[in-house]
Amino acid sequence: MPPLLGEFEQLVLLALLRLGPDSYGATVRREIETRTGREIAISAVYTTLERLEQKGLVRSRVGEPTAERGGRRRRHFELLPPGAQALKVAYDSFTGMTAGLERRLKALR
Amino acid sequence: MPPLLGEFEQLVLLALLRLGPDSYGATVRREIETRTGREIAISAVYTTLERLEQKGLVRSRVGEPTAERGGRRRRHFELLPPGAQALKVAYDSFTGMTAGLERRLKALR
DNA sequence: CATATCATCCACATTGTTGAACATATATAC
DNA sequence: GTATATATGTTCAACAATGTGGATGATATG
Repeated sequence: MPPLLGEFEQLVLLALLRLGPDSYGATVRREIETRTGREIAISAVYTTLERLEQKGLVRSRVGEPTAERGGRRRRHFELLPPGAQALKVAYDSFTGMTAGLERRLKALR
Repeated sequence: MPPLLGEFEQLVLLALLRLGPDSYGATVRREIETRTGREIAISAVYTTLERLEQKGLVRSRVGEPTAERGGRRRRHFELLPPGAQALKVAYDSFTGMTAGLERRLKALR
């Protein structure tokens, strides 16, 4: 059986959970870059979102044109219940593995 | 650039951090199974440890025969500084992504 | 030599990553 | 108005790295 969620998939779903209705390519990317300090390609975000949708963990809809400036229409993403469930499993696993090690982990250089 | 650490790699390194000198195939496996509640193949553990060693994040040494019962000698694994460093980065990333969402994550069904 | 423990191999599935191309909205010039 | 420039966003395709599991091999003691 494949992993419930890969490492990057987890980050993407966490971004969706936090962003809610504001989720689309650019915001998801920014969220991850800001919070992890690591630079990611925008196409990596789309690829992952696409796969998550195929697995039924996420749903997407194309939005209306915005009045800000030009550009293609956004594709918004929403975390579905199965996605939330998978995220919880991953979160609990990580939490279980790190329980009691928080101090040591933070102290690492 | 590849991910610093994959999902399973993180679990394995966390197991090493906790187990210390008691780390070898079976204990690492048990640690992960117990704390995540998910069943894993022993070969998955070895494959991952092998790759982590190639990356210089871990070191291994074969131990002496134990007096318990028969069996091949154990191969013990040790977390090296670069491994601890990588683990910290992964931990901080995850922590950053989940910061403030703990309540919601725990509440998920 | 029988059996219990452990480790290794190998082949394949799933995820991760990137560069380049494609699409579509508004702005601006004529 | 119509053409073209430009800003935003998304899609594609190819390849690299990780994740998995079944079968096989190695080595200790009873």
